[in-house]
Amino acid sequence: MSWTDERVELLKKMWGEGQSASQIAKELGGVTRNAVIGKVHRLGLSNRTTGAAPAKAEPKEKPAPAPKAEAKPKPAPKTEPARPAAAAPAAEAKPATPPRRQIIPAGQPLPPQPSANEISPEALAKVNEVEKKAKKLTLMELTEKTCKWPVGDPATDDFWFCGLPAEPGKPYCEAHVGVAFQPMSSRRDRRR
DNA sequence: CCCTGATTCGC
DNA sequence: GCGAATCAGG
Repeated sequence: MSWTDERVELLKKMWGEGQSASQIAKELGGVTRNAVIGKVHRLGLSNRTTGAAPAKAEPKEKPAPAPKAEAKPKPAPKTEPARPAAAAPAAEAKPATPPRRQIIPAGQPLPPQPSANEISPEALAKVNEVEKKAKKLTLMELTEKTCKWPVGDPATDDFWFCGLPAEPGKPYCEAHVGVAFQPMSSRRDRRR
């Protein structure tokens, strides 16, 4: 594969969006993340403020203009699985966050709310515990190895993803897998 | 161990 | 110019 105009453009775009080199490489196909990084450097666009790689680069002033328009185009990962409803009541301990933003949920989000009904009380309790030590990641911080269980109201500041180590092959951590995948037998005796 | 970006250097 | 190997931080 070679760096055609289109490919370079996509590279620039994604890099600009903060995508990681590996993600870009994966998207482009036929190249490794090293190739992407190499290209990025050759193109002159390099430093970003990404999670892991301050390296030994000297400290540089970066006004970082970044004119952000108030748009909310959810660039959700393609691998986004079906979203479970924000589960448990989430016993809020609230360490120190008094200035809470009172954003009125526009209309009525939270569509699929199949009701966190007949789930093992134990599983729920477990989830509540887990959510206290959750890593509270943002959408962009999720990977295929982090629990993607959403907590809270997406229309509020109080929204995050679990982020704990996900079970291999599953989108959630152990605790959340527990409430996400209910055996038929469990919801069986629903007396209709 | 997983991930990240940075750099080097033979091609 | 390219990118694998390597390095280095999280």
